[in-house]
Amino acid sequence: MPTTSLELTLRDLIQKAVEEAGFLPSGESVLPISLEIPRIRSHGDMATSVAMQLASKLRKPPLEIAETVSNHLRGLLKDSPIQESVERLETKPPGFINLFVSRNFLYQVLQEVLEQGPEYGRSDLGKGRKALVEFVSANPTGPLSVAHGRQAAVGDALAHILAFTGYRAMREYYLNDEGTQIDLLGESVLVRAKESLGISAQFPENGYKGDYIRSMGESLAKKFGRAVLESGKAKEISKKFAVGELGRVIQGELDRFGVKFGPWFPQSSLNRFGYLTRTLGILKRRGYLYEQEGAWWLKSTAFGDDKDRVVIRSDGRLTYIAADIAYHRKKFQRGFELLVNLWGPDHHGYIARMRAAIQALGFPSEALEVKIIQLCTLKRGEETIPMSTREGEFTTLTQVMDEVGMDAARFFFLLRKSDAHLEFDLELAKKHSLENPVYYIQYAHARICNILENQKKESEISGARPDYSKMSSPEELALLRLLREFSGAVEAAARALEPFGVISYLQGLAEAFHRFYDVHRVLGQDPALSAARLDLIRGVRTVLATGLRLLGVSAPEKM
RNA sequence: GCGCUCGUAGCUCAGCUGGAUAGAGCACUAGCCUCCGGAGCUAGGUGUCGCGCGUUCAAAUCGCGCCGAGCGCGCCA
Repeated sequence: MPTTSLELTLRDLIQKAVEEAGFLPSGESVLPISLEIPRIRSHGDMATSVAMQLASKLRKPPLEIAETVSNHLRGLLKDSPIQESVERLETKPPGFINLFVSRNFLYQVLQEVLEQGPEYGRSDLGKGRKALVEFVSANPTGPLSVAHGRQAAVGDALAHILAFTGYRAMREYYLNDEGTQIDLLGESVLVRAKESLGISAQFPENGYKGDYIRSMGESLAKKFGRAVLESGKAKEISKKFAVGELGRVIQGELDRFGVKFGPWFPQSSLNRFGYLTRTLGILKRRGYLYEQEGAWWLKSTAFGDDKDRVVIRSDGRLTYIAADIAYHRKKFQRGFELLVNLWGPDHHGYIARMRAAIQALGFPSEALEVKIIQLCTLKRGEETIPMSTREGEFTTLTQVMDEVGMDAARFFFLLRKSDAHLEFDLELAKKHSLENPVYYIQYAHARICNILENQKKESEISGARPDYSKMSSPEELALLRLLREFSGAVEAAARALEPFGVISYLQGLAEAFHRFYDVHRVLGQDPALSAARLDLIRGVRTVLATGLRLLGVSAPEKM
């Protein structure tokens, strides 16, 4: 039987044991059974605290309850399909029941890893629901910054993780190709173009500076020439040109970073066929849009927002949120049941109104999960690199990638929970040494590949039948246990929408491997044992590779 | 003023939906290659978990208040 169902069956049996003992509180038919992996190994592979939860209701000492429940559980286990998997139970004060899995069970886990290969660890958490991860979505007004880099790393990893846990996950980039900022961009480029032709022009206030604007202006001038740029269509042309150019630049940067979006979703497309207008019409009909002081407001306070929000300005122009509301309606209509949005910290005030808008449209707002991706500070050793988005002096994602490489860049962006500030040390990321966590994990993978390479020369071992029962050292069992926990770790990451969990799992697995490697020789005197250990490290390699794949980091065979 | 996030070892951070003795890495010290890659391993010790009150059999974890840090609060996006 598949090892993944062990927990389910156990929960079931514990519930039955409680019933048999007559401990089920009256009026309750189902008890939430806690079943966790204890922090301390000597407390077993799994533990439940039901006895303590029942203690106060039953007015009995928890340890006594634990004894009785575990006696019943022992009996139930004897006739169950998992009797081979659970080796023993123990009760410990203040009232825990600890379960120890058998070695045979762990060997079975290894078998599964080898059989399923890259598919091992996949789960059905999402039950095939469609999930959309929308991230980066940077205004096309310049190259991607380091902050976007972090969003890209997190978003891409999340999409991988969701896909691996049973969601049909898609990545989407919402292209903000109209609105005030884009007008400003167009004007800025146009002025630079004119300047390059010797036409004097007033640079807009708060316009976009930076060398890339100037060089875009020059190519705009070359492409269209004086006559066009002095015509009435100039602004529109310049805007289109700039958005197109910068869109390509951003796309190129994301490609280099290994992030593959589906087709981008341009904001401008929402205006076609009156979709946006219809969406506002729906809000109006449902009574969540009202007119005041010449503007139209979304009654977002009806759903917990601080204040109502303007959707149509008094001059008739739409605000940004109008388009965004329509965009999110579109997401639902496209069949997505989980909407994950990755936003910068400056957007968190925006969450409440988006949620409100979704509810106002009649969609379930729980479907929306907004992750705020905190900014990061770039450091070079002790020195902090100042970042100003003004003056085009900021460090770009491309610069970081050029300096530390893609693997290190992606890994470091994921190294902290995404809602916490991140210190990105360029020096450390470049180091090919023990302090660098990327190499620690990749090195484990490369080491295994190396052993497997060497093994080919030893025909005696290649032909041997593996005898798993010879693997009984703490180091070997630790690795097997970790292999078992992989799926749970990925599921937890999916639930929390937090790739960080996968990283810490991989660090643990790599550490356990290095430790094992140091104590035991894989290619040794005993062919049956060597063959078993080869299987073990193959399993470890598989899981390391899968985990790294989920993070978008490569698993090199040689370093 | 209101809202969000955060406060854990000297530093950077883990600690899953409350659980049993609060953990890693860095830094510091001392060791480990006749042997599959030493980019590795082992051993050393530190904590008012910001403060207080509450909920609970059990609180770093949940609730409230306070202190401190960061960010947001436009008919900008």
